[in-house]
Amino acid sequence: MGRVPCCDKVGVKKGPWTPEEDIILVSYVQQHGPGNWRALPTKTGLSRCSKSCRLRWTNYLRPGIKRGNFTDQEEKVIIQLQALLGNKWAAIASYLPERTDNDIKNYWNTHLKKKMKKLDQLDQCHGSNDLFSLENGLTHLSSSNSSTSRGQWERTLQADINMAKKALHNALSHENPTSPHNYIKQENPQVSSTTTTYASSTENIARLLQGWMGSSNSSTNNSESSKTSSNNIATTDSSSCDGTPNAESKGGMGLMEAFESLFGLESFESSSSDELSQTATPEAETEAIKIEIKREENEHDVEVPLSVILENWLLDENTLNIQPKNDLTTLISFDETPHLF
DNA sequence: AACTCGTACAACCGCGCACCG
DNA sequence: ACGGTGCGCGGTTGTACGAGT
Repeated sequence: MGRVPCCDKVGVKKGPWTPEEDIILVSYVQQHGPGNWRALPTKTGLSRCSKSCRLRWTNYLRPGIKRGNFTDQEEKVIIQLQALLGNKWAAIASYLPERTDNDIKNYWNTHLKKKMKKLDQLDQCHGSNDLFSLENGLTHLSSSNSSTSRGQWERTLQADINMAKKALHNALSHENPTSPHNYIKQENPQVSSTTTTYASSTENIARLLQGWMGSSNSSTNNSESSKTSSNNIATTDSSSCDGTPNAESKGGMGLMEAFESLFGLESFESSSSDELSQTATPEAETEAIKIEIKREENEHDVEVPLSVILENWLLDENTLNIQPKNDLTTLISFDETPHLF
């Protein structure tokens, strides 16, 4: 039973968008609003897949999109959220409303992944530091005794999360002279030339959009700096202490994987109470967890949105105090996409 | 100048989910 | 309950560009 293709493969144009196509797309959205992408190609005569149109709009033409270099703050938020949520780019993007999930994903894959790798190497080289203590906390967290009661387990988990948060906070602290992140901070800006490809320059469309955006103050001068400086990456000698390039493979579970596995649902399932692990399939377990979470929320009649927790955590670096129990249950329910702004 | 290689990023693809009739 | 449709998401690919040789 094959899936129906979103559009006819025959006659559908692929590749970079032209200014003309962008104008057509923008004027259509201007008239009809975003949505009904299926009908867009036929109504506008664009030889593009509806999906492609939606992607083009959401990632590049939509008003309020910020292009160009990621700030330190943005970078930090991405790192923290990635550690917490994993590759949930859409969820991460909801905390950076001016950035698209695609943008963040690309930035992670091309810049931050390498940085984290380097940090791992540095960690291997220099031994104990904040990252080490973080991983210690995570190890502790992951080895939570499955036989403990749910309440005990949650308290332990909450304490572990706070410990991990604290360690992560220290690890990411710019003030900390021993933090490997100081290597990241050593910026070596090198303005590369503006790309000549149309697709990477939003200036044309920004100009186009200005006519109808009205209040939008999206950056229209970003095309000058739209090429992110690849030299944001640490310029320190990347060779590992023992000469082997791949320290990550030696170090066992990486920091990110550790976080992912610990905060992801799978690990929640594996270390959750007996009551929860009685269900047969992983899907059923996940469902059971969700039901359990919902039940607890109803019991307490207090719903603390994930967005609030993360907002507090991310934006107020000094808050490392213990969160209410409900935070934990909400934290695990990733289904809820936060919208802060 | 020509070629190779690495990087950055735009775009595509396949899957899953929600909604609706 | 079920199938069709539309949309969103995450992973992957394609390609332009700059640096190095």
